[in-house]
Amino acid sequence: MSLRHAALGLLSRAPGSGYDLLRRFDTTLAHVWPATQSQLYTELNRLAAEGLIEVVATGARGRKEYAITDAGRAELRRWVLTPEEVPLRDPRLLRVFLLADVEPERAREAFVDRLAADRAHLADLEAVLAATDWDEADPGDRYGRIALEFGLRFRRMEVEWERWALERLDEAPPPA
Amino acid sequence: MSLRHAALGLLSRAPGSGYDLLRRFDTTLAHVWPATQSQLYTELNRLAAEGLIEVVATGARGRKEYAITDAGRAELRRWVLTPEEVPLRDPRLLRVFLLADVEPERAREAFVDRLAADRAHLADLEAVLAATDWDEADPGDRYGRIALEFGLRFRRMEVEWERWALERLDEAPPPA
DNA sequence: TGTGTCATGTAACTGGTTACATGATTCT
DNA sequence: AGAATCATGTAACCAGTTACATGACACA
Repeated sequence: MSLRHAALGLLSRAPGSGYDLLRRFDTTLAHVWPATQSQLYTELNRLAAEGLIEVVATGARGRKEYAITDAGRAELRRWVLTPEEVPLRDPRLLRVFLLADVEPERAREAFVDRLAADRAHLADLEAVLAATDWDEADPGDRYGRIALEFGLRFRRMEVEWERWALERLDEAPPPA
Repeated sequence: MSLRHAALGLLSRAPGSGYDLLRRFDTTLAHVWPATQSQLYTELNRLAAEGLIEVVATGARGRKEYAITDAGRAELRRWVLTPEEVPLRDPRLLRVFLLADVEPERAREAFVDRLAADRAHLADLEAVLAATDWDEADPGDRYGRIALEFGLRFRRMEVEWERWALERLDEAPPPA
């Protein structure tokens, strides 16, 4: 149940319709918590039913503008401050584990491919970093920058790890 | 659909019953791809229905021993070598993003707590590294070691990142 | 007039979790 | 006899995805 808190978070900065929020998801939260249209609309209705948000205005084409309520703010705060154990379940890591089942050369190629893909991801994030005008006084930017740093370090770590793995595979080839 | 491939992977090393596999999941794949009992049994039946595995023996208490088939091996191979884009969706990262909604002191505390938790995770993995007797000649160990290295580097990266974030939060406190 | 964008919703499906349920065998 | 373990399954639920469906409004 994270989408609901992402939505609450966006609404805590400014009210908006489902449609607005979708675009905000795409711009600000795209790399952190992507949302689908269908899921967002259902969740907004649920949140409204539970009183965590409310319709503050209606406009053309059935537009409903939502705002966060006090109950919503309390729930957001509660969730943000509640630590959570996350099992770190990455299908790509499972793939590595199962590389034992293919020929060493193919396994090596798999790492080479991943390395290229992750370098591209890293470049994307670096572009985001460079393109954004960070305002330290704005808490949104402040923590956004920290979240981005996580992404940057994660991708760098991946790239380094893949290089390490390739070296390891090369220097001690498995017995033929 | 990763559990199915994890199961295929385990069966490709040795045949076994659902019950056997469950224990193998807990020991070898616990940190990579945890499985629940209920899911595994349903998946084994599905895999058998599709001919990717087959019952090779039945024993006491309704025990069914499965083995991977050629079709199963082909499917495993296909999946392992198919690269996949993974959106890296971590609820903890979303939490960071939403820290903008709580007081700076509380946000700082959240990082301190995470730092402690991640240091503990790192210690766990280091214990696994030390406790295992790695046999480079065994492909399972070979790639298992590489997967573990990912976990180690990931946790180290997290710890470093949290220290970086704390410094950043301290050196440039937000305007009161 | 017709295309693009604004705007909301529902249905079917997938992968996963929790809880419930049953019973055979082994060991003390 | 009773507890622990072996062994399998089902049902209800949750979060998320893809696809389908509808219609109002704005602008060229």
